[in-house]
Amino acid sequence: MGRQPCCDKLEVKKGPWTTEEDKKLINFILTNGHCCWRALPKLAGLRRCGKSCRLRWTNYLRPDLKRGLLSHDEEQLVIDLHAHLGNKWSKIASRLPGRTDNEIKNHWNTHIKKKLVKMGIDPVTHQPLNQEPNNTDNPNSSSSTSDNILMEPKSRSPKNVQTNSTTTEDESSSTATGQNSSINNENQLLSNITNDEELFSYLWSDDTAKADASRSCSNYYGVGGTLYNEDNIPGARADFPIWSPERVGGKDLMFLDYCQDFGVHDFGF
DNA sequence: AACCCACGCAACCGCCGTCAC
DNA sequence: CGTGACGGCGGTTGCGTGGGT
Repeated sequence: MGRQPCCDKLEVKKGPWTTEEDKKLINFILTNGHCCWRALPKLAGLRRCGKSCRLRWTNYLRPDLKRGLLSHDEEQLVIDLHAHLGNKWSKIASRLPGRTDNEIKNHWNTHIKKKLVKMGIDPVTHQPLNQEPNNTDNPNSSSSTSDNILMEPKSRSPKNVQTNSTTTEDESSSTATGQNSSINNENQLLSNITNDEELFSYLWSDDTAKADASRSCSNYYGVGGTLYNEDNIPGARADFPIWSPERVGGKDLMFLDYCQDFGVHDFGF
């Protein structure tokens, strides 16, 4: 299309975000919302590209983000959705509250892909690796495959259970049980869906409401705040989900400090 | 202790779809 | 209808970190 760059590349800063920049961005969005990403950096006093701000916000700073590894349930859901949707990470992410497309994409590439290959399943076609796909023209015809994945004994093997028990440790202790139960509900719904038509009608039904609820900032103003670790770096290598007892209870002082930085009222407290 | 390497994740890049003019 | 602006998405990159030797 020959588009112009979204911003003056000479003027914008690149690379990792600093705490200061994060604060500016959060502060601005919490008080003004993100009316226009292109204009936001200037208004917020950031020397960043609007895209970069949007990415930083949606992938890292959004208060409703869950952090930490994906739970077993979430992973199963991702696999199942990927079998039907392919690399539509944003669609997949919209089914996992508090998870971002980037996060899921990364997790897929680094963990799930390997896991599936180990299990002898082609991560692209979701067919057994030693078997040619029956219908390559229609990747959506793999409902039985996704069932196979869900029923795959290996995925429930003690080894994997152990793996998942370590990965879900944080999740299971999380107070965000509402989110987990919603995922369980999703899984239950999905398991009740017997064909692709039903699945798609489910997936696309009320899509905008479901899909973008977590993305619309109006939904998370006042919901919570990004937590800072000991180094006061927001969410850096966060090991606990945002609202887990470990984080909320154990680091409440830091959280309050953080709230004070931005004004407690901004978070709806 | 020093080095190397593999891994994970945040961030960037470029393309696409949509909308306003 | 064509064009440009914008937001969003998916693929890719690069750096920090941790484990192994």
